[in-house]
Amino acid sequence: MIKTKAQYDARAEIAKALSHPTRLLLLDALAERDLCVGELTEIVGADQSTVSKHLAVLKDAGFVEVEKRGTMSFYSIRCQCLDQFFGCIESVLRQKVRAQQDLVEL
Amino acid sequence: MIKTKAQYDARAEIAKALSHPTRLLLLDALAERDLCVGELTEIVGADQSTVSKHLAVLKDAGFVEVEKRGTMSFYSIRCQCLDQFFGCIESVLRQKVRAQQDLVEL
DNA sequence: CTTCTTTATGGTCATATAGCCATAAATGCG
DNA sequence: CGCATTTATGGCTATATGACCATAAAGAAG
Repeated sequence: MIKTKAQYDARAEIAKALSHPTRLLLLDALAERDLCVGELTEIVGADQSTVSKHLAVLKDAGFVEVEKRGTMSFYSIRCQCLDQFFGCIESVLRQKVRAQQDLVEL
Repeated sequence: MIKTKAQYDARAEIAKALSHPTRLLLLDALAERDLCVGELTEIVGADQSTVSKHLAVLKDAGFVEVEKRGTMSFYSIRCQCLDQFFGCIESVLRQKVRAQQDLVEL
């Protein structure tokens, strides 16, 4: 079903938030437990400002939410749909591997 | 579960292919039936070369495949997982709408 | 063979993205 | 209050992306 330009823009905006390796790592880390920016920065291994900006992207898209406790910000997963998303990605990856194998096993 | 950098890179690469409104439109159009580049260009309303490049991105990611018939190229959906992906996106969008409503109905 | 049609690719330019550094803002603590 | 800690934001730069135009490549048709 064809949608309007605005609908595709909104959907692409959401998808774009999931199109960076660091942000996928952040989501995986947060899937285990809520974490603050300092802990996430440690996990990612980039500059703290870089991690903060990635978290802002995830928050704006609606994938995570933030709760301030004192001077720290704890992030947590806000959507229950990430399994669906990753399921699709994994499926495509498996299919690509199979295609590669077919090229070898001619 | 935390993965390796290469694994996140590969997954982000797949997700990136879905992060542009024109490519989402192309997938929706192809979900109805297989189409050639000319037809897709008509639907999208951009330059033919632009559409061709978007199709190449979707093909490289593994979402579509191409079959040449004469001088024309027919594209078709290659994965069965797009419903999962769009399900997640729609879910996030609905949640954002709800959050907006909450701000109004205080 | 020449010409037309269809698609893919290279060039160029404007904009977007992501990285780091420096620093502001907010809070807790002595 | 003054200082330390934690996070967010502005500035800057390098790279990536996407748009169009022009054109190459491949096949169909005369």
